[in-house]
Amino acid sequence: MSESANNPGAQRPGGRTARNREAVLDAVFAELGETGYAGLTMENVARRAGVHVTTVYRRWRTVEGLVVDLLTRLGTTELPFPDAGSLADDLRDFARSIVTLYVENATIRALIETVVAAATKNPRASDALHAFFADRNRRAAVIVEHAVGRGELPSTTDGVELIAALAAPIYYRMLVSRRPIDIPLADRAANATYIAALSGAFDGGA
Amino acid sequence: MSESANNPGAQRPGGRTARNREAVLDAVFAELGETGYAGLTMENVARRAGVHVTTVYRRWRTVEGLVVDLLTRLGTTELPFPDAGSLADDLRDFARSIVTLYVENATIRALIETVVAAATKNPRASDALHAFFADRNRRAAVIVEHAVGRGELPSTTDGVELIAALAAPIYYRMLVSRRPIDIPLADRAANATYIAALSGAFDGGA
DNA sequence: AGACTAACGCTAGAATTCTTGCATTAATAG
DNA sequence: CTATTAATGCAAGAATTCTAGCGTTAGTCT
Repeated sequence: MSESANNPGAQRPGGRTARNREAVLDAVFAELGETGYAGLTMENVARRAGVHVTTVYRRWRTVEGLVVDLLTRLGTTELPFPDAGSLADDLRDFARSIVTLYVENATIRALIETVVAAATKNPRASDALHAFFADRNRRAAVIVEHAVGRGELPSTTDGVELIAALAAPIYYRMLVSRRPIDIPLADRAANATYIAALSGAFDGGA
Repeated sequence: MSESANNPGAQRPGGRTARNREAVLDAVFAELGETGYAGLTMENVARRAGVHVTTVYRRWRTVEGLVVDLLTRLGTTELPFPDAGSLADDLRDFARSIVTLYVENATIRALIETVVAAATKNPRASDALHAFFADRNRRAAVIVEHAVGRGELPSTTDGVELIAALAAPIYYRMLVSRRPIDIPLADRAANATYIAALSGAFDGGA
């Protein structure tokens, strides 16, 4: 008997399986863009993906499983961070880019909103969300590292917390206080974070 | 024929109707505390409230309708805001009180998380959430008004936006980046907001 | 007290969601 | 190329969720 035959956990990453996964996740993405979380049903996704419903149920179990997988796929994409040569400019540009992303890309916004909602009832969604933003903010902290390198900030500055403080008001308004997000909001968050950072408000100690 | 008999829209606020509403909302609250959003089903709520399922369906339609009504009831409760005589202290105390509330009261936390999740797929939940935090932050802005009165801040300071900036990092971590919230987070948010406010970062113009 | 009727309980069943078993297809190993 | 089997499609049905009809209960008005 062969090695792989003894291994029931061995999967089939190639061909049809991978193709179906892409088709299904693309369908989830499209559904989110058109109808949002409300219209995201196993049946709609399956039909749009040209795949049987049982396939979706077997591989992803729930709609939460679908959006978690989609977020994971999105997390692997690279994105550039501003590096204009001054912290104030970089923070403002970054905050604006977040607002612009969610204003112009309703699908991405729906995805984030959906995963945030799913995280309330599903630990896996919660973990995926955590991992996504931990990675994203860690990478965005390069903005802070550049500022530290230029001597604008103390080397003990906690970059991740600074980035979180920058982004927080945008997500707060988008998800909690539920008003439209706009550029003035981004600029205010950037300015406030910048001023606080200069005073050492994000010093991580040590 | 009587006046009320001609008016099919006339409701019956008293007696059984009001009693059942309280019983059902209490049941929603209890379910949220025990099992969170995941265990919040029409049937569980009805059984716990000692009411038939059809009654719950007829009056609230969905679980989102239930949590919206519960949030509305919660919104009417009064709560005190710190007034220690200095803006820095008041902001720190207020931020800490938010963290403490959600750490110690899992039920309230589950309610907020649930309504945030529901707002994604339900416009009425979105409106209710908006109204709740608009009112809450407007009332909390009394902290800023006191500081303005003492001459600590310019009179053009936007109190609601300042309060939002203070609370945002807490909600961001609780709902988006999904890490445990704690007192250091509250203190950092309060300190950063205080410093930024002194520099006029929340000046509303005019 | 008596008339009126909104709100409720109950039942049946419609609709939707999810699972299971089996035959078929297609990726992988030898 | 052939054997093996993971992954899929399909169909039947179990389970859950939601709705509708109807008699009963209990506020409300006179």
